[in-house]
Amino acid sequence: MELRHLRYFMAVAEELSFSKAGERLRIAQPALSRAVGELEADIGVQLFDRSRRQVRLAPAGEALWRESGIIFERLDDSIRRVRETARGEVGELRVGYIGPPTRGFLGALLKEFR
Amino acid sequence: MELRHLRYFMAVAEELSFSKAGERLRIAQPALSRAVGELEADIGVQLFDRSRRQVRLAPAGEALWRESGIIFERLDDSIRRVRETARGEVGELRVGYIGPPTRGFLGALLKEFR
DNA sequence: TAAAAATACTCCATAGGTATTTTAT
DNA sequence: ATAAAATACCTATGGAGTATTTTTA
Repeated sequence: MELRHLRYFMAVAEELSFSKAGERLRIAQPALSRAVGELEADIGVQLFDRSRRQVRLAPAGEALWRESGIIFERLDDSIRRVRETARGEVGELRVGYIGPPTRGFLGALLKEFR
Repeated sequence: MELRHLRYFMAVAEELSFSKAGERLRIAQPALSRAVGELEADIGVQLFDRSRRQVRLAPAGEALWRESGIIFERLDDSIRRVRETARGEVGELRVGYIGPPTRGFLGALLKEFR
């Protein structure tokens, strides 16, 4: 499974139409049908109910839609954190000191980081 | 970005070696170098410190390793939930009733689900 | 009958492999 | 001098497009 599959699935779940979702994603409808089919095969679950003419979410599909939303949110958050870490906005600061004479200096320094 | 990138990155982060990670993943070392490079370009961050001979995690790399672990755990969990939903172990049960005569029956039925 | 999804096939982008070069100890 | 990563180049898998068929309202 790849994020591609989840992104495509979410678009179809939201549009409730493979064609509409295809337009939104700027890819052709058959590519979507296949990607969603792969996802269903991979998880081993039916995500959509195609018995009727209109596309409807199967219970497992509703569940995956909720879960996917959470996963992508979490992913965005993670990337944000990683970028902040790279910029040095988040990270670890290790401070050592070598006895009483430096305590005054450390105290002053730590106040700067309040 | 695809899950592939995160899976590959995690292997390198854990082995601290592109060659070793390649063996573990059963793919050649250059493919890994490229995949990790793509990931770094995509996020716009340096994940490894290659200035020394040994491969070391950059601060952003450590952060991504933690985050990726959480994401994959969450993903496993999600798939589990989706499968359970498909099996009907989790889901929604809607019950309607048509007046006083059925109340005794519903009461008995609901007790079954305690 | 008309719309939308599924299927069949074709093509091409890119993931991955092999060979080689670069780098740091 | 050597071991490991980066780079260059090539191959082939599979992702995506077009054409067509199937389905159901």
